[in-house]
Amino acid sequence: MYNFRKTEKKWQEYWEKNKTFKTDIHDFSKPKFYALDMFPYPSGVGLHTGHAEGYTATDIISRMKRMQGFNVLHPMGWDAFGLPSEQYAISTGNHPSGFTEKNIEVFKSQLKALGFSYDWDREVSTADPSFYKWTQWIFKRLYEDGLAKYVDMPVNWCEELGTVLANDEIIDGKSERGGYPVVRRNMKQWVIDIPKYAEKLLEGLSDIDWPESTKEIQRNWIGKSTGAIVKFKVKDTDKEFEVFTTRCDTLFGATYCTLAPEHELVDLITTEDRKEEVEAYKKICATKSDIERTELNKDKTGVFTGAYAINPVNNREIPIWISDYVLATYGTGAIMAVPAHDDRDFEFAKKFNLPIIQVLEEETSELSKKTSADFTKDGAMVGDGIHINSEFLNGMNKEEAINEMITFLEKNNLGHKQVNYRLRDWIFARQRYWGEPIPIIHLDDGSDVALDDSKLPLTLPILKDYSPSRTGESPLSKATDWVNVDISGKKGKRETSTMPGSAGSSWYYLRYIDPHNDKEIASKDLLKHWMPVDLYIGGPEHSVGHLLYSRMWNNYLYDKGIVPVKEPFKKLVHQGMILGENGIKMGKRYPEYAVSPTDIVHSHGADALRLYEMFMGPLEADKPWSNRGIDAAKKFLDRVYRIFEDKKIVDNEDKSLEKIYHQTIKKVTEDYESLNFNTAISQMMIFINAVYKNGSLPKKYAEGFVKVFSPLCPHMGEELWQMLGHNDTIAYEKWPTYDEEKTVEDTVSIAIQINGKVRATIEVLKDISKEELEKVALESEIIKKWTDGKEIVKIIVVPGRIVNIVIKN
RNA sequence: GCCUGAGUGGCGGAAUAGGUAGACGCACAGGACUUAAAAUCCUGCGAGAUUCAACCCUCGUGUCGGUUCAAGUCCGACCUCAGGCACCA
Repeated sequence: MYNFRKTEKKWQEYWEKNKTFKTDIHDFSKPKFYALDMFPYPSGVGLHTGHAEGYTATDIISRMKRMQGFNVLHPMGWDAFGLPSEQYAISTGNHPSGFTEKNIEVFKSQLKALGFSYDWDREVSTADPSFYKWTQWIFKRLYEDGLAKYVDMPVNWCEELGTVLANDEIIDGKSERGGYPVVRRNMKQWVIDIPKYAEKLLEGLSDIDWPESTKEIQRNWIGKSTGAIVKFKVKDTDKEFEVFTTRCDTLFGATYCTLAPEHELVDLITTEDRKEEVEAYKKICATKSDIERTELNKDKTGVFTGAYAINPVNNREIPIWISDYVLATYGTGAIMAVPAHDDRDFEFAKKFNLPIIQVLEEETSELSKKTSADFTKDGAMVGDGIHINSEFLNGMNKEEAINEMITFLEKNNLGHKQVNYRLRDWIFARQRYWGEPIPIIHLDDGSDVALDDSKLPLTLPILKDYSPSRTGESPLSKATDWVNVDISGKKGKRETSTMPGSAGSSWYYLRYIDPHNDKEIASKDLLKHWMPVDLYIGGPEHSVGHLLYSRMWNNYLYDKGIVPVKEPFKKLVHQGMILGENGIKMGKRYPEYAVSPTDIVHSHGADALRLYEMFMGPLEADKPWSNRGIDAAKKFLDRVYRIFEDKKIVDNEDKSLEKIYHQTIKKVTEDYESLNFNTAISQMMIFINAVYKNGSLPKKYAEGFVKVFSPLCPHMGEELWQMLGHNDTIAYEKWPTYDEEKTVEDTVSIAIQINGKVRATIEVLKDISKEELEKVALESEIIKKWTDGKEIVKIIVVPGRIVNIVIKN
């Protein structure tokens, strides 16, 4: 009987004592493989089944690669700073610092109990000063290069959390953490100019092996849009403003302009008689939360400023309105409105009775042509068509007209081609305690200065009261001794915001390569050898947060010559979510369906958990947990063990398992490589079933099987290896090879179809010729019954697969 | 509304350069062992019709149509679910 508790403990102690998985990072003689997991928040609730799933997958690959002769880097660490950690600390009444340390210990012991082959000597924590020294160092470079900026801007303010949030931390107008309301508010804020990297981030996506869906999400988030800037003069003033449009071809159809309520020109051009109404409207918009904005998006609102703009192509005077359907943060914060060919403009024009001028018509017969009157009934025509009412554009289609118009605008200095991105500045400060201090001092003379590199790390002061305020004041401002500084004779105050959680996680994968280096983020030689990460596995929830931010930092560090590759993660895979047995997400709502991996390790063992989670289905798919399933996994392990325990291993030349052995090694190797663990396991089950049928297992096949089995269930793998008479760990044994010749059967069964329906199967030699196969098929008794007296129209013969006889009835 | 991805037995899921649908596992049923049960080992298991039984037959991969000797796989339209974006001009 297999005693999993005893065996798992035994081998975990062995690995730890012998430092079995220590990576010799300077050994460049072997090919390298860097297998990375998304490091966890040490949250206090401990490891969940989703962690176990992703981490098992990288562990299997790491263990296989070691056996295949790779030098493997497989590290683990802690995403210890940031809102989640702080929230957990507060909700349990703990100080984040000690609490985080305690949680890390719990997580570490839980991970060790699952038998992951991490090199624990390379452990990093983002909250460790020796780590965040370098986070601050990178921030400083970004600051010096003008990519980290302190600017006054509208931000997402969450009063409940007492901090500003980045765009990806807001879901449906509420905070991702806690689901609290988020409002717009102007604040002086640290931002990273990620839009500067928009084009590089977009281009880089084509070079990496990532899920297509994730790349698409990033493309949409970056939101590249090619169009034109058009300049409009304000009538009877010296003022002008620019609009961004992707449809400059419709300029002749522009019947009004709309500015965002926050647009700087609004106060300057509003006429006296409209002032009161405009002010009132601006006020309403300013107090609207993001939620209210999206909820109200069905009904357009806006007011007329009293001013008119001059359409540059025909000098027509068109009214200037303001409306919050124009966003201050996109393009120029101003648009030209073409109600005939834009849904939103159409809706607005209808509501406020503004003129609609058609400038494209559908390319159809004379009879079905739409008249202007139809537009007021059917809505805007947004597609392609032939231009009308457009002077020099008449007769052109959309694409031709856009090009012609851009040429016209540029020639007359009325505008130019322009690319816009939806991607916004990355808001990089939180008015919270638990994060990396920003190494900047605001001098009393109004200037800002960065700390000298020699002063890094700037450590986080220990505060008794670290609770957030509702006013935007950061908890660190209470540490007056820390805040007030005298720097070469000048007085100033330290920045009291801290960095977001995504700061440390944007580069942690670099630090694993050289975690104790206090001269640089990591040695250049080592980075050159070990980057990029070969396989990165983690949940899909970081598609536009962490996975975009870390790409930006890496691209930046590449531009600085610090990192040797542009893209940090060569291959990315998302593990699916493990749902409760009821098929619904585990968690607060259905706590009775929540499964703790640690409980399963106690009841069924780590190997059983690893085996079960890999057997459930495709790695990327969401799949429901099954208590029967975990029982079955344990049963299979017992079944494997029994072969070895019952002395079924024989030292002879029995060839009866040869074919299935070679098939198994081939399939398992290929399936591991492509992360199809479920089918690899089913092949191992087929092999074990065959061993039972055979009654004995030749030793050389036993050894090969144990080797391919061991990455999946490493404890039992080691134990069986020892039972086979070996004293050393299996972790660096040579991966078994297979003989392609021996995987194929001598005979194959061929299906014979009549008119596409299988009517018989025949056993034939695998090398049988086409003619021979056809002959054998036609001679088959069953087939004769079908073809008797019928006319054979055609016979299709696919050697090794199928024969299809087409008959006429 | 737009963009991704996915729909296969009672259940988790196999199989896509088009070629025997349902591998492997669960559940279920039967058998062996046992005083008995558990555990273990063996066998069967998509639905339907027929038969003492076996063979055989019909239907079957979300729906409807198409291409093909042959469609879970390709094409067209649609339905459902999951994820992402959402007044981005």
